[in-house]
Amino acid sequence: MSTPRSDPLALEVVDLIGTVVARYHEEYAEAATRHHLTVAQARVLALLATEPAAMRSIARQLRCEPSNVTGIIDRLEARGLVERLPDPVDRRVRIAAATDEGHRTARDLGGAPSFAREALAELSAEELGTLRDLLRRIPGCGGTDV
Amino acid sequence: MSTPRSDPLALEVVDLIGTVVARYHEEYAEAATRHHLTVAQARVLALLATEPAAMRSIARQLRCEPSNVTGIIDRLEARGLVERLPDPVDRRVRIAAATDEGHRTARDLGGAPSFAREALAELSAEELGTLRDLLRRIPGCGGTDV
DNA sequence: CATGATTGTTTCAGAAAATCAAGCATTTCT
DNA sequence: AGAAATGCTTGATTTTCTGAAACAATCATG
Repeated sequence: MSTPRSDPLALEVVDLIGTVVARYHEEYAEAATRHHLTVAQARVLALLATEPAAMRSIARQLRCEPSNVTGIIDRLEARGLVERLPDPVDRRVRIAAATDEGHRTARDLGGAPSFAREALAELSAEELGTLRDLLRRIPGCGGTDV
Repeated sequence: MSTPRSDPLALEVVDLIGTVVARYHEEYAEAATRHHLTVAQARVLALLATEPAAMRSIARQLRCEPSNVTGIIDRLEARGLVERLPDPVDRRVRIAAATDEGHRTARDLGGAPSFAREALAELSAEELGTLRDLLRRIPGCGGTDV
């Protein structure tokens, strides 16, 4: 069951989540700056390092307009971190993929693994398991994509 | 004690945190847009609704250049949501404070309370307590300010 | 199969956000 | 009092972002 959550405890938890969010972002921004990338560029590069994606798909994942993605990819491409490839199936589509150097940079950026190492260092495996189970119960966090 | 955290479990937790971060941001952006505010403006307004702050202090909390804050406050001021007040102690300092309408807008924005209501609805009070305790153990999340 | 609608990307114009360097006023230090 | 430091703003520039319009390619349908 669940009661309407406006009690102090829920607010404190939200506040803590807010702090984690802030820290997450801060480290991300720092790592990006270290590599002379903006946050938006680093985000897209990390995304493409996982797997190549069509422009439209990137826009959907970033929840922004496709025309915005064009510019970001332009700049990443100009630096040799990303390249545009044709889609063999649909000739309208252009697939952005990380180059070798892009993959190297993405790896250097750290991202999730480094956050895992630094932020969760204090928690035991059992506590991590509990944390995972609780986070999974937050709606919209079960599936990979909406 | 703590082991180096690069194991799959830690990575999954970071991934979940990432999802929560994304959701947090998404709702923030949505609420801001609803009020014809940008995310940056909404963030500053929420900050000032809690308590007035000098420009420099805002910049520190946003981790950006003071000159950036000038512009954001300019636009909020132009819309009557914020006003600049002199600091009675130091005549260099300008204190930004939310106006009555600014406070109203900030309240309408929802922010933490609405996230608490929607995202944490499924968790019981006991589970929330556990979650709080675990989040508190993430370094840099204990104190209010760095 | 031809035509019309839809889709995927880009271009353009424009606002906002962000950085950096410089400038100005005020405060603090010596 | 004079020099250094502090707080904010301005101006120039880049990046992010949106929305409208253009264009090519695909799809749907009669």
